[in-house]
Amino acid sequence: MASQSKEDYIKVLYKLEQENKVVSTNDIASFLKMKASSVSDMLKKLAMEEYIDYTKYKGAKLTKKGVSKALSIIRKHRLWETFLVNHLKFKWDQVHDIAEQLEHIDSDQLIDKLDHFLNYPKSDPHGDPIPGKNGEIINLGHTPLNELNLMDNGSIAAIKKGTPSFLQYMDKLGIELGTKIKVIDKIEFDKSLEIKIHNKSIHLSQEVAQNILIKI
Amino acid sequence: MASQSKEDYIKVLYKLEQENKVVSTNDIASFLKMKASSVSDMLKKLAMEEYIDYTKYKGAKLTKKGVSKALSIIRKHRLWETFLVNHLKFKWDQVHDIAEQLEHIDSDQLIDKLDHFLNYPKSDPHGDPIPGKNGEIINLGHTPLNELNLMDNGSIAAIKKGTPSFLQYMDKLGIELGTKIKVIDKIEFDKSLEIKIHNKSIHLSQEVAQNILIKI
DNA sequence: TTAAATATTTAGCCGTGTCTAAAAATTTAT
DNA sequence: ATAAATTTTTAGACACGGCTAAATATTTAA
Ligand SMILES: [Mn+2]
Ligand SMILES: [Mn+2]
Ligand SMILES: [Mn+2]
Ligand SMILES: [Mn+2]
Repeated sequence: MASQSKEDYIKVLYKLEQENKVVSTNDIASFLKMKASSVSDMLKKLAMEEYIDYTKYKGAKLTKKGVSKALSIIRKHRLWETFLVNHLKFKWDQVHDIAEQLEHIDSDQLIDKLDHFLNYPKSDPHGDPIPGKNGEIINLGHTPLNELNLMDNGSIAAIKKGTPSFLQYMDKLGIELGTKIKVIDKIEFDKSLEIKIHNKSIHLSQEVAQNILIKI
Repeated sequence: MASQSKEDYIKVLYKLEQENKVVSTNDIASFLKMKASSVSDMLKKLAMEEYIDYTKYKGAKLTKKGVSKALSIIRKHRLWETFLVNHLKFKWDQVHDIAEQLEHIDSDQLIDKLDHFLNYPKSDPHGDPIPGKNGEIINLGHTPLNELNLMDNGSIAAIKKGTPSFLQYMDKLGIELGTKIKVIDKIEFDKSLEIKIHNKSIHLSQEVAQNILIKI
């Protein structure tokens, strides 16, 4: 199997590909807090093992094999997060680092049984979809809160930015998955907005609103 | 924290110390299937980090710090095994290798919560005691089956040798934790014995009987 | 008590995954 | 179209945790 380190690279490649088409050495380096030279070395190895297509100076892109590897790691990560929150009673802001370790445990049978134990969850505690055993991933068609129109209604479907501090801010605002919201004002000036939630009105910066995904 | 590799050495040191007083390089090497030279290198490092007392050519012995580290790894290993069997429905012969990986996950909070979730089990699926949070380990005072006297009664308390093939043999014999047994014959010649179990009489070699621990 | 056998350590090598510094390629600005 | 800035790769180093072969210490047997 791919080493823990390689698995982390593959996961980052996948994440960054969602945003761009092709991923640059520097992007990976800054995401992983490593030096570009280290990334460059590793890209060569990943290309050799056919996890990525890579042309020097031109960036990298996951192959079929790479995507499928990425999805299997993400699947494991999100299933473990679900276990940690639903059964061990962790808070949603506490599970990421632990799942970051657990995702590397190598046993298909373990994941099958964990999935069964959890009752085949479709999404994790942050609302992110859990890829299926064969890499099927459901696009849940959510909309970033800042893209809603005035007076639109919806419910919180997922939190995009999963850092502890962002999640803790969500807690403070009373935002959790399923919470109903309504857009009651959009401030043109700074793209911030006012929403009604739990019958109270709160103000959110664009930065924050972008990271809250809504089911309309 | 100590690397995965170092943790495995420490665990082996602990295990081998149960049998001998001081542990030799070769013992560790053959247990870990590594070369003595590699072990020799590692012992130097473990001594440097004060996990062991080590005098060249004289063997190694865990320090207080080393024992406490060993117990914490064993605690994790056995709690995870308990989870795998009791909740994920693994068989007792399937969990060792997975726990071998899980035992290295680094999070005190995780283990506390797992322990709570499992309802503070005292022993694992093989009957081995689970060390407490502070390293307390209960000696359950079990007797190897081969040391029982003729006509002694008892129940299966633990299986010492946890290899899949040995455990599968136990399954075939109908031996599980709690099963009642009675010694109905002891063969002087080869130290084998005949026991009554589930109302049937079966014959066990000394080698096998040694690895079955009994609560009288 | 010496010699042979065995156990252990040392020396030197290798793959992995990181780093720094320097070179080279690409992109951006003039 | 150059030159400057930026990005990326290469070169060379290092720590880790393995290995083989050779040296050395210890134990066992003559
Ligand atoms: Mn990870
Ligand atoms: Mn998540
Ligand atoms: Mn292990
Ligand atoms: Mn066990």
